[in-house]
Amino acid sequence: MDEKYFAKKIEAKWQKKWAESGAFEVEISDEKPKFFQLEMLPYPSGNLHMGHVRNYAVGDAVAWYKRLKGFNVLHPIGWDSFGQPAEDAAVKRGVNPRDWTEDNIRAMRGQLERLGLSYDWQRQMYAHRKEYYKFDQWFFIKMFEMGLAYKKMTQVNWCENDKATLSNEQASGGICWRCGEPVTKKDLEQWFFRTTAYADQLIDDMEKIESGWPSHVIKRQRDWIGRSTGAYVDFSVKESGEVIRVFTTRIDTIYGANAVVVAAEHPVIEQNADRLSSEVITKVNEIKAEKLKPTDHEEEIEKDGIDTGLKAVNPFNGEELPVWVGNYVMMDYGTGAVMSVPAHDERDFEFATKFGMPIKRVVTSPGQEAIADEIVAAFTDYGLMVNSGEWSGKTSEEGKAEMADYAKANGFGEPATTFRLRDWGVSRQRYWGAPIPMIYCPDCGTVPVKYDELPVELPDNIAITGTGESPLAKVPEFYETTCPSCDGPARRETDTMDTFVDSSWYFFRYTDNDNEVLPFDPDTAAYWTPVDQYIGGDDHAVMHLIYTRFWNKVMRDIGLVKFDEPIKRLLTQGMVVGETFYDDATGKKIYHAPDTVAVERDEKGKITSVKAADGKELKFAIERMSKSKGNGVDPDEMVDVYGADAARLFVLFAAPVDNELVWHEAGIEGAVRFLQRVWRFVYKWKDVIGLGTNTDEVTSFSASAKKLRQKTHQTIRRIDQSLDTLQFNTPVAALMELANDLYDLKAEPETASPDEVVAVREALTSLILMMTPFTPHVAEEMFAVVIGNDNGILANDARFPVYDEASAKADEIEIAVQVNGKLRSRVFASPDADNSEIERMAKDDVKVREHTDGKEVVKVIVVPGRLVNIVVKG
RNA sequence: GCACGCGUGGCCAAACUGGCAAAGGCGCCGGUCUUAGAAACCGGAUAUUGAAGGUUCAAAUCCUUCCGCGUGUACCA
Repeated sequence: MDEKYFAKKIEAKWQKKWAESGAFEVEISDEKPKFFQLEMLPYPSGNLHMGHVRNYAVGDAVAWYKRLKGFNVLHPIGWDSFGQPAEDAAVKRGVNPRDWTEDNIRAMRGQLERLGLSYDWQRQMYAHRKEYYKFDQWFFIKMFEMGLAYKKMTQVNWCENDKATLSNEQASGGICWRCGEPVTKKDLEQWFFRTTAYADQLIDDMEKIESGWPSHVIKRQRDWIGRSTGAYVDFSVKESGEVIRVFTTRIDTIYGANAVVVAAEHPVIEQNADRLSSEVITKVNEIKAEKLKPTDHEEEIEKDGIDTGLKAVNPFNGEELPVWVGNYVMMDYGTGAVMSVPAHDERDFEFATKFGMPIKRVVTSPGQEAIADEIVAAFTDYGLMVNSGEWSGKTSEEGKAEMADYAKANGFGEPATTFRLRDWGVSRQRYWGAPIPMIYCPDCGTVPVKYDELPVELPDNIAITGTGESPLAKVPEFYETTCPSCDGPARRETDTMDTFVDSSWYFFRYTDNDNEVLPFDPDTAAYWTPVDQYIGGDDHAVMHLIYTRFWNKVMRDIGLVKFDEPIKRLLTQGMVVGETFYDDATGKKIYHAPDTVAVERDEKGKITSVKAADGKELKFAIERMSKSKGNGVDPDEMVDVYGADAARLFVLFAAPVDNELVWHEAGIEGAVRFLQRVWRFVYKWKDVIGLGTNTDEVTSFSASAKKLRQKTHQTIRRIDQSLDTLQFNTPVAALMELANDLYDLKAEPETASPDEVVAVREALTSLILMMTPFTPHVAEEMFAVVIGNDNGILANDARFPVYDEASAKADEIEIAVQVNGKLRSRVFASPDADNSEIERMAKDDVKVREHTDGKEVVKVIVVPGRLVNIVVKG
């Protein structure tokens, strides 16, 4: 141990030792319980950013903590290495996507290693290598065989900026998830995975993971899947006899229907085109055209529509209702048609009001005596049914259940459940992804590639233009093939898979990453999975985390796994953000680096104005850190200046993990200072706290030594609990407090009594071991001093310190005494003193009696070990 | 609009199953040391816990209303 703390030196030393000894490489073992610690895998952009550092520092803390708790910890990392940026780099700079990707992985692995993250590097997976994507294809074919992969013509979400199709999740809110530009629609034939086949399970199985997942993620997924139960009801069209099926959650209001409203794309329009006036056709086309436009998030779309002139019959009362086209009815939810009940639905009310349609009340609130004549707003609650023929007098709940059954019994409807969730569109017209392993044969139709022909390899050295067409469609050597079933000439599918396919099952591959026959061996995976703790960004709450749950259920049905849910506990970490300065006069944001602008702040530190170097007024915001915005902090630079341990400690200490972290460089020096403070203490005491000192016979402790021991054990309990509940900022504060108390002892190694040495050794050893999850390198170096060898914490089989209640307990506790809620004195009592004894002490206290003498004591509250409150009157 | 979350010293934050005089870090001020500074060590100041009501012996913590900020979501029938 050097006298001074040289972060770089000890970090290099221990990183080398860990690598050489394979300290974090694990195998299946019966001796210890397993723990699978997983962090979301990075996209190899070439640069680690602070968000990664935060994510991986947290994950590493959990991994180390669990190791010290005696678990066999699997802690792997891999590469989400398919996707757009590689292709963009190819278009812009003419580099080969594979080379670009491999280079980036090498660079980023180096960065991760310099952070000293405790990964089992042997288990890496690389999405872009054929050994991995072979099994994306394997799964695709399995799903095709199971009827879970199918092809259909659809309007896809299309991002003009990225020249890419997007899934519904990726186009949420009409905005491209990657670039933020508006999304448009385009007709394309696409492959889909039938996620809706598992919609019920995706909702119902949430109760199995609810306790370990953040409630907001559960809620968002539930909303996203959007199950709603109701009924289908068939209205027949008088003119043509065909049926318009509507979905409703409020069949109890059907007597109040004033129209059937269909989406502009509804087939009934096309089929009755010759019966419709030109005015209607024009309006229908208008609405269709409007829907193709990108959706503006802010704007509320005004209701629009037209009466088609067609009539539909309400099967419950035989009433003839007009059929309208409405812009607020969507073809891709429910049946694309609704019954309009303006008295009990806000949208229908708005629509009916605008077009002067009749409004009839059929549900009243239970207490309501008379029905008011004028209806000023929709009443959407449940209530008592009125004006509903034979159903009048029933409650909405009764009506809902009985009327759906009645419809079914009479052949014009049935109870039904619909979902907001759509099937997962996985086709991408891109090059850098897993080729979809399907072949189109003029004679046999759509045929999957044979399993033993996998992988369908991505050809190298092809022209990538970025025009939005599948690059593989221009490569005859790729798409020209023979049919697997008839051997005739055939054509391969030239689209590739969405990269969310790769990330849906990657963590299973870690358990068995060189398997050539199966994605992974089921028995091996059965030992390690499900994932015990998953940590990653909040932004994946509905995409990745629904896909991977879906995938798990498919794997279960294939027989690869036996459980329903792949992830037991989830922690979502907040973004790392920083101040940005930009000029958007041209419509596009042009960012200025922080060191090139002049910032004025008010006395609270809030920015009041920002000027560019040329004096131009700039706008400012707090946004996700990134290089392009100029607000990025380069982890490499930070590690270089302060060391990996300090960087990691600071990131964990700065804010609770699930909070957004606004990056301010100031503060990291406090982390360094703390490490140096502990280091100096260990250095000073290194000769007396080694194992050689005989301390066993120490049985009694001085007051100050006892106090230190209490603090030590209180700290052990605090940190243990914090780490168990995934809090990382508070245990760092606890470590600092313990270090402060060590200094407060004011003992010197040369003159310390044996009991002090014992107390110091206990405190220091505990402190060092508890620092390991946060700052592993410096902990290793200091632990070597305590244990007397250089083999490392794991090789020495060290464990997290154990809390001892007796040592944590004080001889005497201080009890606050209040009179009428105001603190008046304090008394000292044994921790074992009973309430009546404490009450008596409190009442006898001189300072208390000043406030109680001559007054009537109304009540005395004793909170054991904490306080006494005496309530007096007069 | 709706849903959820948050508001604690200059800044980041702890305590929130109600219970002492509200942790810790950054910053600030002072002392020791030093020719001086830095570092280190020691010490110090700074909070009517967003506002107003309410419940209680007792409220940062529970309830109501309001203000401010953030996130998600948007015609889902």
